[in-house]
Amino acid sequence: MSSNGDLQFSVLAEVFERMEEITSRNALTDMLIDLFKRAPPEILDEIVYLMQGKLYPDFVGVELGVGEKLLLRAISLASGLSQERVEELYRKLGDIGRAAEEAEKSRKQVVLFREPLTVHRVYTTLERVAKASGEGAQDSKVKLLASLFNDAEPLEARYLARIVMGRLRLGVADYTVLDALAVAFGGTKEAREVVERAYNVSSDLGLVARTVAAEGLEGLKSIRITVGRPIRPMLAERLSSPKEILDKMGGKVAAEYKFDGERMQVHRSGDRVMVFSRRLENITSHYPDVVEIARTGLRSSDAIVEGEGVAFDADTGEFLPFQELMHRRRKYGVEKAMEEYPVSLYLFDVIYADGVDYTTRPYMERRKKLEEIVEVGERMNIAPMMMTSDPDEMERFMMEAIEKGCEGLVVKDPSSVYRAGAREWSWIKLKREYRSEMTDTVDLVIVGAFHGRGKRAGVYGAYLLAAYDQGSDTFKTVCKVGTGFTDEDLRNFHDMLQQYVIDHRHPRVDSKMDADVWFVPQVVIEVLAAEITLSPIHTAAWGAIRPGAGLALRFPRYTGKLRTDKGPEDATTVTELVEMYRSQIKKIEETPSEGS
DNA sequence: TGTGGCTGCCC
DNA sequence: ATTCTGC
DNA sequence: GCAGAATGGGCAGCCACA
Repeated sequence: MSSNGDLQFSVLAEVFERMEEITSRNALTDMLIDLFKRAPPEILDEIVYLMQGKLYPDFVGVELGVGEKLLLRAISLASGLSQERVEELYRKLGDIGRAAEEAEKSRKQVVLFREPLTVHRVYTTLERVAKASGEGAQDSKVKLLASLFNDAEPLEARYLARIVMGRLRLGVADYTVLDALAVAFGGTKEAREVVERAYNVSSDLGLVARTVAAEGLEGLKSIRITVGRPIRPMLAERLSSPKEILDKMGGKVAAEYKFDGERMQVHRSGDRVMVFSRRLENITSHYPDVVEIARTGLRSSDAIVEGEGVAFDADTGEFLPFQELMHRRRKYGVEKAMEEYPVSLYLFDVIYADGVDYTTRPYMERRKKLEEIVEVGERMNIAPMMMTSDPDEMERFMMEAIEKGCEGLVVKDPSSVYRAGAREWSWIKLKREYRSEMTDTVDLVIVGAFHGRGKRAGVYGAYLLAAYDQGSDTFKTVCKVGTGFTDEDLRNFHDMLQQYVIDHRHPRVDSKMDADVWFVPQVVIEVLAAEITLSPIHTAAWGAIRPGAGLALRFPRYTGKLRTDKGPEDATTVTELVEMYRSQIKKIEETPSEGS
């Protein structure tokens, strides 16, 4: 069955296959344009959602609930290959789509009545997968997925699996889809801007596709900011010094404290308040206190404002670490968590207020409006800001922010409009850790590795790292690291480490984590991190700070320095990590308490 | 009823 | 979150 | 410089299973 308002899934798979050969974004866009024009408009939104690895926009809150493991089970069930065999294929190929494809090819018995897959069938079946819950849900999900693989040709299986994982890996994502939609259905030069605007405001790529295909640009223009519907957030670039930032922006800039909490987009319409996360999930039910703060602390009864929610200690007023705030992301026991980890709000922007769309207004005007509509109170605040054109002044302001428990600064171009994405360097993050002379690096021993996926197929994608414990003369894990390596590093490390590969975890390595490959502890590398956190899984300094917890690194990355000069026993020690952990705590404790 | 694996989403 | 890479 | 694709720690919720 085909045609009416549907598309053979094989057509999609063939387009994807051709796209996979290509790296030029222009060429990829052209192919997408062609696909969008050929596709029946009724399912254009489904194609777009599937390409994003979704069924609905994020704020709908419906998830597939299928990851790597369940998908492997489904591939195994459909192909008749054992779970182990499928996992082996995956390990070898580094791509679950290719594993599904090979599994499909190797299938012994030919399916007699194969019902060709269509896009709509894939979409609706995945909807059923998402809906399955309760007892037996995993089996149901696996069976539904297997029903698709059963009817899939090998090439279709490749992309089906990748869609389910949300990793199409074609070098095409939201912005390329927007480009293609603009050309396919907009035609004019202003089209791209209108299409992007509609996306930023609606946060729904499927809606944009559906609308532009059916009603053209005029249709898109009717998509406006609506209280209760999340806006795609503006993002920031990073630089490592005030001078670089000032060079980039020129003139006076606005520097704001950057809090270490959860970004919150707060929508208020009368008594009704909704809170959205950075990824536009509806998190209103997690934060009844924030709802109340917004209801009473905003002078505008019809507004969208944005800020950071930060947990604080009710007794001392000190900020709590991000880790503690995470206890608030819960469905049950919200009331108790609210008492234990109260949140205060530090607003930094206004997107909409009293019928006016502020996204097109310059930063300074938005800031002024924000100050007008916010009634600063015990738990309702505006992020501290200063205007400066002096790097030293900015530096002092950053140190002040850090002493108060913030991560650093976000520096903003005073004339810039609110635009989603990290565009045109109008917001720039400045964190202490970006400056090597301000942050300690650590030297850690490579004790294990994990097979790389996708473009890292064939080399290790990440390494398991450990610190040296003098007391027991063993190596205790602290983190994995998978970023900071150039492609060349990855190849070199992979080859160089072969001589140290062993069958099992080395007896001198203490790890709760199971690596794909274990090594004799020998190679030491330099790693940079934002801070040291308590860890339920890493074994370094286990129990030293808190029973049942070790220490781990937050945001670890390889600095590019291979410490050939160091033997494994010369690596950073567990004792040193404990000292580093304590000194960062001390820094927070020295902070004068929050000026209520 | 408790535990552990998996998943999704914060950073 | 951070980082690297092709265009 | 943009857009995309690799990769991190760790939390709660859900489901399977002992």
